[in-house]
Amino acid sequence: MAQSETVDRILDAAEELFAERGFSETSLRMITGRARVNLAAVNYHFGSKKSLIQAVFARFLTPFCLALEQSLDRLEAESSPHPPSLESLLKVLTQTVVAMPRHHDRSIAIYMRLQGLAYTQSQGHLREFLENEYSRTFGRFMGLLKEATPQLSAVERYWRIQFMLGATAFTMSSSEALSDILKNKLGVETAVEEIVARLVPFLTAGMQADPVRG
Amino acid sequence: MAQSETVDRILDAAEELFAERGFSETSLRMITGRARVNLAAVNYHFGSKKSLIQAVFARFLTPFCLALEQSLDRLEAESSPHPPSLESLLKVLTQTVVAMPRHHDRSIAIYMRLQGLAYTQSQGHLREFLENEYSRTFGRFMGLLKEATPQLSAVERYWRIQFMLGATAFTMSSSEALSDILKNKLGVETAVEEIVARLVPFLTAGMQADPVRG
DNA sequence: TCTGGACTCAAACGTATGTTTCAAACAAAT
DNA sequence: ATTTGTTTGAAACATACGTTTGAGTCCAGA
Repeated sequence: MAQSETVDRILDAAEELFAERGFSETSLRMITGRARVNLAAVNYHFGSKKSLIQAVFARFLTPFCLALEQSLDRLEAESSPHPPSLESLLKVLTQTVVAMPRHHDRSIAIYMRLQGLAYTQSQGHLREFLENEYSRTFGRFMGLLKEATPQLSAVERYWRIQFMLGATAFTMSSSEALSDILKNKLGVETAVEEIVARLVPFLTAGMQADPVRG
Repeated sequence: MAQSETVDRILDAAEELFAERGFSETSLRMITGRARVNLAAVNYHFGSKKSLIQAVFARFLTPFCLALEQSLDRLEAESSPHPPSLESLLKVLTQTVVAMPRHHDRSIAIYMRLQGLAYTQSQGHLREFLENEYSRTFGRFMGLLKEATPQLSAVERYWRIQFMLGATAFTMSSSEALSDILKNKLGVETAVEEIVARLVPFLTAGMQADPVRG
């Protein structure tokens, strides 16, 4: 099952179509059509549509989590003995995203959108899969986030993390469409790198706002 | 087509099911099953599934926009001759949401989740419908937002509004699930009112962060 | 050259979907 | 009581979906 040309073609097509249209709205026939492979190839190589969805995520999430772990190692070493600051954590996260090797120009936007869809579309099996596979890296980052915001109560921190997650996932999941709108309105081109550069100060300020209660 | 018992039952069931499962993942048979009406009733009363989706939105968005317009009238009158502040705008928005008449306890959470889904699920007809019907109120609010943040460049403001929208839509669209998680973890109950109370300072601080460039 | 496993292909299968049909039931007005 | 227009009901329709099948192709190793 290693590196078949067909497998990659399916993954490429599925990645794009899932990002464009969502999971349920994308049929295997659309995928195999764009990939120019036979319909049965999906079930032959992946077993089912659910497994294909998971495989799409695994292909970019596994190397990403590895890279993030290394980035966090470096950051923790640098700032030792103090815990990393909130801003440095967010910067490391976004830079690790941006630094990921990409198949083509739109790769980052696609990954971001997929990540957003993972939270929004109610695909129970996906949640479970991501939880099982990537909870360790995720948990490590959350722990560091906690150390970086000691002034927040656990409840306040919980909700603010959701706010951050929402702002990021939502914006990134529509980054291409939003960039196009902005171009039509003001004639300005925007790269993903610039969006995340604008995102970090926004999130940092939000996290450091005065809490509503102790 | 006015106020048939059947029509309301369908709208109630559709509202809940769409919020729980999304649009494509909810079949007309599920809806008519929960509403205990005949399958054909949907197409008879609404014409199509698409129109039903739009009707669900219209039922809560039309009175909401009316209420928001009035709230904005009041706010503008109060703060005249100065434009309303950013925080007052956000507060008015959230309070208008919270003050909406509700069919039952979960109504707000359901409306919020539907609003989030409207942005996330790729239902082209929905976007078009919302644009046609509610762009005036939406545009008015955006204009006031602009007056309230004169220090931001048009580009910076554009992106930060997207960040706000994302944090709100994302959090609200999963508010019930997130509240449940928090209850399991820390044993704390959370009402929608409390979430938006925490949201406003976060967004205000984010909007007022120092821009990355002039 | 032969063999066997990996892969591709066209076709079909079973099921679920949105929609349509048309007769029956109902309500209100004549 | 009869008629008229509206609403319901069970059934069927056409289509699209994920999946399976089985014959065919390819190619490395014996």
